[in-house]
Amino acid sequence: MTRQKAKQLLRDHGLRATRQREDVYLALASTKLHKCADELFETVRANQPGMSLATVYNTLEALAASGLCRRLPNATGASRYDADVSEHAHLVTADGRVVDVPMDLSNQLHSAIEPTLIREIEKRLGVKINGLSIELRGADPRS
Amino acid sequence: MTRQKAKQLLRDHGLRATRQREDVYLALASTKLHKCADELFETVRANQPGMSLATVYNTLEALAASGLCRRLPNATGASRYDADVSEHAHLVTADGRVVDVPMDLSNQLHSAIEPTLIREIEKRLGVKINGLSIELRGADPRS
DNA sequence: TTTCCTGCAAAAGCTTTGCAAGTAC
DNA sequence: GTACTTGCAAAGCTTTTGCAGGAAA
Repeated sequence: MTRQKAKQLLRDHGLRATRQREDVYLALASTKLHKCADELFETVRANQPGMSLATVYNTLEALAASGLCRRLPNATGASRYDADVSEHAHLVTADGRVVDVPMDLSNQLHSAIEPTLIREIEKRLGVKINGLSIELRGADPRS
Repeated sequence: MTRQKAKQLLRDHGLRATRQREDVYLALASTKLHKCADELFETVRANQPGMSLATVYNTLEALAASGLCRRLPNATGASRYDADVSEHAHLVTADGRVVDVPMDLSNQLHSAIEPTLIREIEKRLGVKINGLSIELRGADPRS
């Protein structure tokens, strides 16, 4: 992911392309860890000492609202963010970490859910389903 | 749900049965809304003016740890709790409410996931899967 | 040049914790 | 009687907000 590409993505999603937003998005897109706002803040601040944590939060909210990232709710502690907005399953470990389920397994999980079932749910509940998250709760064998 | 039954459940799960814990569990078990700690606090306090919010939090943590309730992580605002610990799907609306997917549909969603697939994930990731949550993200048509 | 964004600090909201008194077992 | 729980207040952590200055379009 280049800065140029990030700038383009921001604009394509209707956001102003500021250096700060590019920085946050680059930091988010360049890791597979699901970092929280504070961790992203530290990452960006290493290169841009002027960065503000409030700006990280504001940016993440803008990114999520425009569909450029997902906010993963976390039962314990701070929310975590993911630049991969495709549907994929997460594993939440006993100690609160969130890790991706490998793509092939994740795809198997998602493709097990029939679109016709989703449509039936939409009809029954009267809502448009925008997305579906599958979250596995796991206990690490050593814990 | 009677108080006697609540007392029994608490003991069966290795917890001391205090009036406060019974109150919180009764409040949680008697609603299908997924209330947050503060809402449960208000509910209990209506009858037990001495109740403390800290005790509600402590109790919910104890209940969740012992398997008597689930803590539902919430992207925006406070965590919500559910006395129904069976696997069932949730729908998160655009405005942050969490509602149950009707049981038959929820069961269809869960039964779509093959146990063999779960076992393969356990093998590949080296973890024991304790549970699986399916969360639908929905946009209410009127919003 | 207009509108939106940033940075700072302060506030707000959610949750946990220390401790003395009280309660379950 | 012992160990755990409660209630209160205070602290801790995460997130949002007000506002003046600055940058994007």
